[in-house]
Amino acid sequence: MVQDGGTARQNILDAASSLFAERGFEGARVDEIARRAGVNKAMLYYHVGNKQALYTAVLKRNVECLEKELLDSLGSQLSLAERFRLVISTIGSFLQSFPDHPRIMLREFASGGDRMEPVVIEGFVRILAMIRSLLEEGVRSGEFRATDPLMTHISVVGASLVLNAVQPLRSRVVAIGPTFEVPGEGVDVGAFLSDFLLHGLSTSSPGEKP
Amino acid sequence: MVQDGGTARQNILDAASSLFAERGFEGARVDEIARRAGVNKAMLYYHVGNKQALYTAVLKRNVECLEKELLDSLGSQLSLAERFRLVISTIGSFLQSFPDHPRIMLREFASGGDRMEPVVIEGFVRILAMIRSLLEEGVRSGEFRATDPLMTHISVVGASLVLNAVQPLRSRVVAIGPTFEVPGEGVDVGAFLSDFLLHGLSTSSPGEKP
DNA sequence: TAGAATACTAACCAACTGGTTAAACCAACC
DNA sequence: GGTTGGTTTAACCAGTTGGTTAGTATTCTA
Repeated sequence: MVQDGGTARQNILDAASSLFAERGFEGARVDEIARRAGVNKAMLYYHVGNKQALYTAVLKRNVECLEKELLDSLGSQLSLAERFRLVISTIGSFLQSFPDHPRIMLREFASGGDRMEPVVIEGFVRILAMIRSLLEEGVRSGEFRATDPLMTHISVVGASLVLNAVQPLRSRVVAIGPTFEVPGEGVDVGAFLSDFLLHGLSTSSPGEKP
Repeated sequence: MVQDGGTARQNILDAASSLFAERGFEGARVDEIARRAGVNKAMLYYHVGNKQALYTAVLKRNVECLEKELLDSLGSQLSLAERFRLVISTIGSFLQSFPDHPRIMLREFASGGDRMEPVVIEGFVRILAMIRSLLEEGVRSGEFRATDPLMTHISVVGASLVLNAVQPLRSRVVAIGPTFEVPGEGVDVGAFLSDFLLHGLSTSSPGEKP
């Protein structure tokens, strides 16, 4: 029997996604994924396959979604800086609608991409290439400093992922050491980050906020 | 019988650290930690305690070490920018001598700090406070833009952690999509990052490399 | 050197894990 | 009404896991 809100397969992927984010690949229990999806465990193996296939399916879905949204953003006829902001905010809103994704990716980075199958890596490589060409365009036009594009990209991704993933940890930090006030719940990570990065990349005089 | 290179406890912590980094808390098997430490499993429980205590011990050791090194760096009588660079490079060299640490921390961020006990969090809060006061000093003196200190800190940490942790993944990415050449093995992450960040923070005209 | 404290080991265990299976359900089509 | 094909289930299984135990060796100390 198909559960509320989608096909059995979708429910399974949703449940798997949140559990992989919470506990990691090893920590997530197949039984619990099935239970949370409102599905018998055997159904899960019937519809998706084993644990690894489940993991790959979750990642593939996320990457394909991000890629689609980025292609839209990059197709626009805007100035470089505007497109850059748009890309950052696209990534930002993606990470907010897929809050499991940054957490899964952080773990993946930590383990050296052990569990990432080629299908998934290929998707990431395409996304990487998009942003790389954006950075290179900026360097050619003289708007951006000539930084190592891969390092820059990784920095941006790292900052985004951690900024997004770290949200739940903040309250615990604040609880222990009230050295830091909590910024308002709805802190605009994207706006912060694109300001932060543009100031870091720009060769034009800072001080003015574009 | 104490193993080569240190006390049994140290060997156990070393083995645990590398396995927690490789596989995460759930993925790391106590038997393998013991085997890699050259120690009987019961010895591990005798010397350190259960798996959670082992994990806490590893993190505590790392944090205490970083804190000590940062205190040295911040005690120096240098200009703000120089101290900032020194702090970044201190963190950089710490992350290189404790390559397990960024990987463990990324997982910890991903899981919302589930496994981090107060002793450990307190250490991080102290470190956070140090760097926060450095940023605030910069804002007061007019050298740094007034950014949200916690967000800035998290960005810096995120970028550092991911830059360091992602090293092994790079080769796989390059193998699949040769869009990116591998930067020379010994890329100076610290130098890259402090340039990147100072340009992002500075209100003085960029272009000149301080 | 007696004996107490510490350091160490092999073997064991109950609980759990990913994965399978054989049988049942159920709509649609003949 | 029967049968076919996709879907669903409870029960099961072999291998693994964190943790323990009962007993042995080594070192310290009085």
